[in-house]
Amino acid sequence: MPELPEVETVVRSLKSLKNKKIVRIKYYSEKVAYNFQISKINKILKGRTFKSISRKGKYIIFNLKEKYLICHLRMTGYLYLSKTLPIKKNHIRCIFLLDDNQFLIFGDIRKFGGFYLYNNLNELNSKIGIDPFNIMFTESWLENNLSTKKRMIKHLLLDQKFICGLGNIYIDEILWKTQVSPKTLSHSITSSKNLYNSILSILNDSIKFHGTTIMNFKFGMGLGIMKTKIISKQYLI
DNA sequence: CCCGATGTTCGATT
DNA sequence: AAATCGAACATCGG
Repeated sequence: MPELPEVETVVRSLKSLKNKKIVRIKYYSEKVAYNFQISKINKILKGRTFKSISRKGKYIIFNLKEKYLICHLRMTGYLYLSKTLPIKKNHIRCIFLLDDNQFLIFGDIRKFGGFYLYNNLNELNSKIGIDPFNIMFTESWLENNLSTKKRMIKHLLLDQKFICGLGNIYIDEILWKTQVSPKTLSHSITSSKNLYNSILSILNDSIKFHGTTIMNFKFGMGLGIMKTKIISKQYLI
């Protein structure tokens, strides 16, 4: 479900985690840990304080002083803060108890989402490409990097190692707005300036609408604004 | 009831 | 280098 605007919305809704301390963590699924043993999570994270909450592409980054906890929502993951425990917990995968008695709750219907644990951001940074909101992402960056590749533009934009954060829905919107066919080969695109502007304007507009896509996207306790965007299905693959 | 599709990513294979 | 496929999993709709 979530692409960059949804993930950005989640990150903003979690900003109040800053300076909160982890009391303990309870997990309900072994699968929530991608690159470490979930049984060690308390030993590693208990007592740590959230220094900052940010994101790169679709990855949510919790800076926990010397440790980075990275969350990816994949298709159906969700993450929210709550003063109470969920009533139905069949999709709940992991709960963090915080020192202000709030809970950080991670749920995921399809169990694709989960957490990475790193000592620094080197691995994440080498795994994925530039974020569209990075200061280095410019018109000329895009023009140069399109010209050196010979791939269908939709597939290229889908590639997180190229630009991170874009997915099926927003790429469709972006290409429609630019009036570029998704099958256009990247090196033959003459309107890279327009494409660049479309990427940023679609993402910015979508973040303003709380990152709502085709489906109703919920955030917080599910009480968030839910709108349905009109999308250009012509380009969906 | 069964089959196919669903916003993501990864790895193997051509 | 680029494209294709299948897998991870659960749910929903035709």
